[in-house]
Amino acid sequence: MGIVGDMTNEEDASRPATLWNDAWRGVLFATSRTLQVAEPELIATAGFPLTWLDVLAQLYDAGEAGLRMQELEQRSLFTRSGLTRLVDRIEAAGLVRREAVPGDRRGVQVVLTEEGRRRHDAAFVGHSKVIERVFGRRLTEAQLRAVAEALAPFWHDDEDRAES
Amino acid sequence: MGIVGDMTNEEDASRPATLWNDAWRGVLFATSRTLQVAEPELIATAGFPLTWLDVLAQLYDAGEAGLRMQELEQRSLFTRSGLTRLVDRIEAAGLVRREAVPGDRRGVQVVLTEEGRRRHDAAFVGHSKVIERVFGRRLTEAQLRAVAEALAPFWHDDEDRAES
DNA sequence: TGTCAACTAATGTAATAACAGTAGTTGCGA
DNA sequence: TCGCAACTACTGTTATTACATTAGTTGACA
Repeated sequence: MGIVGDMTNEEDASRPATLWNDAWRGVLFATSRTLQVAEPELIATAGFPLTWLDVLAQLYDAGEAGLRMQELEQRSLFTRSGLTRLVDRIEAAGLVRREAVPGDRRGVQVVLTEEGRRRHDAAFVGHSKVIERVFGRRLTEAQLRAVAEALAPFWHDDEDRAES
Repeated sequence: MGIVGDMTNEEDASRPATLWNDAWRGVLFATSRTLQVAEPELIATAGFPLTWLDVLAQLYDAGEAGLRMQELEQRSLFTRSGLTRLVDRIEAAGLVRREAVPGDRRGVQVVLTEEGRRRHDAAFVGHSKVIERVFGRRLTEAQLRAVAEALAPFWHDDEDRAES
């Protein structure tokens, strides 16, 4: 039942094992495997999926004023489209509220409700523990530091879409 | 005003900036940002999405015999459900073939067709270049090595669901 | 002002994913 | 061999996502 069972030691011509390939594979697997455990647990304990926590967390970080739909869309990690209806659902659950934007009648400001803040806090704490257990504890402190440092650039890019 | 307002301006009480948190955040962002670029490019050049490449790659690695549906489901990174119909679509496109399993009439063996292998190879090469450009080149060699080494455990686990 | 392109969010529709339930098969033990 | 639980994949249905289009708003400029 080997997993990668037949790990042929010969190099596959069409699959060069480059350094960046191994790194990417690691990142991808780490994300996938971790979320496979974390998402069901989030749903079980918080009652909503990661897409909701993503939105709630962005709004939490944004503070009082909340965010415009487009800002929310740009910042969110899990939702690339269908934000309107996602916010619809979260709003229907009472965790979020749409408010008019004073100077611009096109826009909407999405804001956390009190209930939303409470549910966010609880969910965030629980989710963090799961992440720590499933992801954090599998790495040494030095490894965590190295990964955090190496991948930091990816969450500082909001404007650089220019890659070669 | 709230919470953020009258808190210490540095550390947010409900968001401790732990080491593993930063590492996880990096991994998550790296995956998200990279795929946001890579998936549309894959569709544009190969004509199919990442879920297809995921399946094709697993079958490629599996070799001649192909894989049972369940093996495929366990190994795939992007598909957690709906594999039956995903394979339906890929099969309808002629990239994959379902074969009977000799000893077990319940099972199905999914195998790459010749066309499937060609399309896989082309897609894989193109996709790799994108990954290199968007992900690989943003890290130094030492960083790539550190990330690859630290996260390697995640793609060696198929049986350890036992986390604490 | 009047016109128009850009902007902002929502809507209609089709594709896909998630979840529960089903049909047929297998292997074990009475 | 019969009954039954486990197994394997599929189907029915609902929820969600993706993609294209639409409605209304804004700002610039003739």
